[in-house]
Amino acid sequence: MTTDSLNVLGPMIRKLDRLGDLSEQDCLAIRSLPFTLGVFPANRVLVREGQYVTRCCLLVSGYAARQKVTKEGKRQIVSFHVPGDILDLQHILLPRADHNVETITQAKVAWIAHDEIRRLAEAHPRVGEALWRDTLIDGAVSREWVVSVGRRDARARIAHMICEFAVRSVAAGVALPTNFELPMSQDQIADATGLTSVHVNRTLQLLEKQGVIARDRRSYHIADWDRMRAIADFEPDYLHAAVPAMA
Amino acid sequence: MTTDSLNVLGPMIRKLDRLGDLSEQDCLAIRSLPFTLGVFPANRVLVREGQYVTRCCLLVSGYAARQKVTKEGKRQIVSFHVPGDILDLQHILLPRADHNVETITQAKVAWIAHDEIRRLAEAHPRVGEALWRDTLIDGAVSREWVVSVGRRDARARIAHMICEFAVRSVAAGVALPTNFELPMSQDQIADATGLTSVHVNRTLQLLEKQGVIARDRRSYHIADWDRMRAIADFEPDYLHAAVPAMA
DNA sequence: CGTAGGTTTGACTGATCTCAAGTTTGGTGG
DNA sequence: CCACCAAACTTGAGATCAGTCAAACCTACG
Repeated sequence: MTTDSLNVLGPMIRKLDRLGDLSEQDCLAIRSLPFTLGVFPANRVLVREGQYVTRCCLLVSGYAARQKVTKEGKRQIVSFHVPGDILDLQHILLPRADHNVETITQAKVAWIAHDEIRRLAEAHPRVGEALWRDTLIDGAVSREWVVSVGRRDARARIAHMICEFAVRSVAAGVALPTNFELPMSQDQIADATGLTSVHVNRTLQLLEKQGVIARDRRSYHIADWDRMRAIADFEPDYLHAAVPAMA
Repeated sequence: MTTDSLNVLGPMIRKLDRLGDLSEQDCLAIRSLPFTLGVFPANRVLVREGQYVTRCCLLVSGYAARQKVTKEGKRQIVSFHVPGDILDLQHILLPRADHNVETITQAKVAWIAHDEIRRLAEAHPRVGEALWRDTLIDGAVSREWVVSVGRRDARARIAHMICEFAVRSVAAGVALPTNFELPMSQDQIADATGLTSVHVNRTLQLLEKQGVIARDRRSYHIADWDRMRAIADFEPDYLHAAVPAMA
């Protein structure tokens, strides 16, 4: 028995099982992965751009984001993450980090050596397939972000980001379909959507005034999911999240 | 001997060898892949969003792009492709297309069944690894596009797109570092960068007036690569293209 | 209760868009 | 070889969405 007593790897197993329909043996194999646990405060860099990494970073609890910074010092967040996400699976084959990985809230993180994951993937092909599928979905999410930032106006962009985060939070088992935390600051929403925090603030107020969302601090309630989806031009298929209530 | 007499798979082998350092056997195995050849005119849809596909689409010659269309009918190009690129490797594990694949110019395409590629990857792990690495680079490119569209101004965005396309063209062996074709229309550049074609036109003229590029129709010459890179905030590492002259 | 980070508001600016009219280019048929 | 046409490119003028700057207001936390 490893330190898995607190079910550290549970969120990842839940996710991979959804992506790959794993066997009992597959799940046991995952559960016996060796890892190192860490707890980090909010806004802590876990992996820095340029670093050569030899282990993956599994988000056990809390929230995280990946981001790049332009030469002019502008920040762009390229993805948000919920518990169960492996934050940098791509580093197994591309070991030089091309972006930063940072916590958004306090977060519990399990470090897993690349070699261990490779071994697991070879011994358990369905797990390997689920892991690869996960990286491909990551790519699909990036493409959808390109579309949002490139061709949607501020209201649709922010609505889309909220819809995506809501579905992923529900899939990860940390939220209900209409009630969830958006753990990031408005500054971070701005950096994810390519806007300024001032405009994010005004647009969130607009969505509120139009009656599609309600907020209290960083707790969000979606008052009208169908209208929200229409505003966001949100089609959740690309997430492969299996949340029928939100499809 | 297959119909490979015209060396149809050559561009892909060149690319995978660069990504995976393949053995003689690996290359031979790729070369014996069965495929179906097709030639398509410019602006032809090869794969349509929503389709369930069972084969991959290898670009042998010519240029292609992948794109999504918003509910409001706005188009966003999410990637451009050069000879040797497999246009939809992700469909092996996510068989429902979440975007369109279209030709930009007349293009020669080899269709390869997913099952054949799976078999190849299992029998030749280094080939499999190179293929996966390719999908991960595709993800890295998407992230870089998010940064461009989200946080760079029109001039940097267009310059970045040109730099990326130049490096990839050189790596594919269809261009020299400072002289290459940009086969897409200004409309398509606009749809890739999240701008309008009017603004793309003005910005290309600006880059010309500033002496960093020269154009004749769709032939481009980069007059000052260092300045171009600086304007674009372009760091080619993420492409893993191994073009030292442009690094 | 003081402080820092986050949120909200107001007034003004500006990069990019929109619309609309030319101009050039490349292909096609007579 | 030329006339014609459609698509692509270019230019101009005015409109707008989102940005900038700056101040005020919360609110969590020490």
